[in-house]
Amino acid sequence: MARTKEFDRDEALDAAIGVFREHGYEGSSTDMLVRAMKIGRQSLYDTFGDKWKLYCLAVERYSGGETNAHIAKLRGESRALDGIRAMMERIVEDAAQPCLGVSSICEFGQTMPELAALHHAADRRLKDAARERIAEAQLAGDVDKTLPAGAVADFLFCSIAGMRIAARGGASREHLQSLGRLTLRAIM
Amino acid sequence: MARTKEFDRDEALDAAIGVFREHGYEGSSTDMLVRAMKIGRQSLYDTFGDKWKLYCLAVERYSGGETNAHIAKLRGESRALDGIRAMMERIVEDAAQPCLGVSSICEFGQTMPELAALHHAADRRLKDAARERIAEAQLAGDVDKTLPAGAVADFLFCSIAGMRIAARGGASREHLQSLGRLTLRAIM
DNA sequence: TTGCTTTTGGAATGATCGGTCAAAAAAGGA
DNA sequence: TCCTTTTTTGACCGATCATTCCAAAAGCAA
Repeated sequence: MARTKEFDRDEALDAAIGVFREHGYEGSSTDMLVRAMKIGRQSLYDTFGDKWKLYCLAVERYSGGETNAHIAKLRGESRALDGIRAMMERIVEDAAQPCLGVSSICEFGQTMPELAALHHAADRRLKDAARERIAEAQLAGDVDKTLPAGAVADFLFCSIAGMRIAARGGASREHLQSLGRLTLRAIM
Repeated sequence: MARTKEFDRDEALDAAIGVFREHGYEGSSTDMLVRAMKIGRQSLYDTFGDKWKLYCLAVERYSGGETNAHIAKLRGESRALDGIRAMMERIVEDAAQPCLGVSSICEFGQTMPELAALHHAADRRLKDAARERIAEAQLAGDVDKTLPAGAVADFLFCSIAGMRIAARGGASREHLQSLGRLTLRAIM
C-alpha cells in the first residue's frame, strides 16, 4: 500500500474543463490539455484513458457542479421567486466564461450517446429542482398559476442558454441583466 | 474571355455551409468539404483561398440568408405581432438543422475579429428590422409599451438562440412550441 | 482542328494529431 | 538505507491535418 505524490485528480480535471470550455473538444489538443493540467503526458492517459474519456469526465464534472450551483441558488432564499431570481443573477455574474454544457451540445448534438446521456441526467436533476421551486412560487402567487411548472422550468433554462450565447457573442453585463429581467417577466 | 464549365460558386458554398453547421470549423476536414461541395480540392483553394476564408464566407452567406428569412417573416404579416409570431414559428420549423451562427459564436466567441465583425453586422441589420416591427406592435397595443423596443428585440433573439440549443439537445417540436409561446408572453 | 482556360486527381509537402513505449526521476514507507 | 509505486520526460508511431505542386482532362473560342 505505497503512497506517493499522486497529483490531485479533481484539480487536473478542473484545468481540463477550463481548456474544453474555451476551445471545445476538437479545438483542444492533448498538448494544450497536458500543459494546462500540469501533469505528464503519460499520467493523462494512465489516469483518464484517452482524450474522449477525459472530455466526458470533464463534462460530467462540470455539469454536476453547475447543477449544484443552480440548485443552491434556487433553494438559498426563503421566498421561491427570490431563489429563481438569484439563479438568473448568477448567470449574469458568471457569463464571462463560456459554458461547457452549451458548447458540448452545440458541438455534438445528439450524435454521441454517452454524452447525450450525461446531459440528460444533469438536465433532469436540474429541472426537477426548478419545477419544485416554481410550483412553490405559484402557490405563493408569485408565478402565473396557469402555466405548467415544467414548461416554466424549460423556458428558464432555454433563456439561460440564450443568455450564455449572448455573453459569448459579446453582450454587456447590462444587456444580460435586461435579458434576465424579461425572462422573469414572462413567467409572472 | 474564355468561358468554361465553371461550377456554381454559391451552390458549393451552400454545401460547405451544410458541413460546417453539422461539425463546426475544427470538426470539418477539407476532405469532408471537398466531397460535399463536389469540386476538386484545388478548385477549393483557387476559389476560396483556404479553409478559414471558406468558413468566413460560409458564415457570411449563412447569416445573410438567415437574416433575410427572419426579416421576411417579420414583415410578411400586416399586423406586427403576427409577423413576430411568424418569425418564432419558423424557428420551430427549421430547428432540426443546427444554426451556423450559434455554432460559430460558441466555437470562437470574440477571439476572431473578422468573424465577430460578420456577426455584429448581421445582428445589427436583424435587430433594426425587429425593433421597427416591435415599435409598431407597441403602437397597436399588442406589445407592452413600457418595454424598450431594443430590449425586446434582444430578448427575442436570445430566446431564439436558446431554442436552437434546446433543439440541438433533443427537444421535441411541442417543447419548442411551448418555448416560443412563453417568449411571446414575456413581451405582451 | 488549334489554342486557352478551368477543373480535376493524385502525389507529396511538413506539421500536428492522438496515443504508446521505455527509462529516468521523484516520492513515500519500510 | 532500500524498495515500491507514481510521475515525468522525451523519443517515437502511424494517421491525419491543411496546403501545394503538377500533369492530365475537359470545356469553350477561334
